[in-house]
Amino acid sequence: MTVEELLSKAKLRATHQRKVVLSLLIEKASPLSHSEISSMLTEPLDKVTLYRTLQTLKTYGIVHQVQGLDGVWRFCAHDPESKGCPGDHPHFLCLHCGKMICLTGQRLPRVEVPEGMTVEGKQFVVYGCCSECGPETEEK
Amino acid sequence: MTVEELLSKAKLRATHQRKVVLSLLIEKASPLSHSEISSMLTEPLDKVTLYRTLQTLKTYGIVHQVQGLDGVWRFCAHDPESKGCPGDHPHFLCLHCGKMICLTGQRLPRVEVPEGMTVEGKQFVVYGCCSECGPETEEK
DNA sequence: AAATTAAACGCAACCAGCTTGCATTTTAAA
DNA sequence: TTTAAAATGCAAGCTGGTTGCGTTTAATTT
Repeated sequence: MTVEELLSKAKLRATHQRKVVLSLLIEKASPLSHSEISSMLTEPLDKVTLYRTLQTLKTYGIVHQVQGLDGVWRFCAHDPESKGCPGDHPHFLCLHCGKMICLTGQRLPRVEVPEGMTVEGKQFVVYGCCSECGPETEEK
Repeated sequence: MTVEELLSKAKLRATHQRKVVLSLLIEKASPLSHSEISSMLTEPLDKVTLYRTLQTLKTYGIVHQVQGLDGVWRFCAHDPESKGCPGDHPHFLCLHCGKMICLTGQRLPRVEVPEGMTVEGKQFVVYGCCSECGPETEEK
């Protein structure tokens, strides 16, 4: 499905900025932060627009978001054809290079909460050192 | 175990500020953010000192930390006698009042990561609406 | 194709969380 | 009591993220 189709299917205007951002997210296929996206774009994009664009894409279910241990949100486009809750998998965060990877294929476990509490969502971040950084580069 | 014993056991100086902060964390027994701690203290405490105090307590295994969906870290003292990985349980975050609760009694599941990656830790946040806020107060 | 209008964009300003550097104070041991 | 290391507190600064508002743009209507 093209970027234009994805946007029109969500009844969103296919603006230039949205197409650029969404294309990048689909191409990279791993959760990217605002700053990572900004630095990857060839043309400058206002940061407020980027925040709002990602927020919109999330609201319409085109991307899902997770945050790293740095508290920074990362956004990832997901296959609109695949069923199940978008982003319903653990995410791995490399503490050294900051890269995040979707651990698709594993579902988030069910959690029991005390009486009266309602669960709207969950987020599972596994952190450590990725294969590129390697355990030997680990400082401290 | 008293606050003084906890600190001396970790070979940490039992300063006034540390005793005050740690006492509060033990008393409240639920994960508190910097701002929550600040507002609960009767005497003013420099924010940098508070950050460093919590960091130190974490490093020495006296408290564990989790972050909410706001990216804000919350700190919780845990029973030093209990065995197992400190903080090795899911945390519930109320999106309405911001309160966080340790879901002790449930262990974090094992996660498979691709070859070459090493896991140093994990964090599981379940969010929704707590019993005090109630589903009916849910806005939006 | 031109006009229209609601949606989206971009700019300035702002806020919260968190960190760094450094001088001052305090703790605990000599 | 002295002393040296450790901890505190202050100023300043950084990043991520938000709000308000005037301008531009996309998509629809004429």
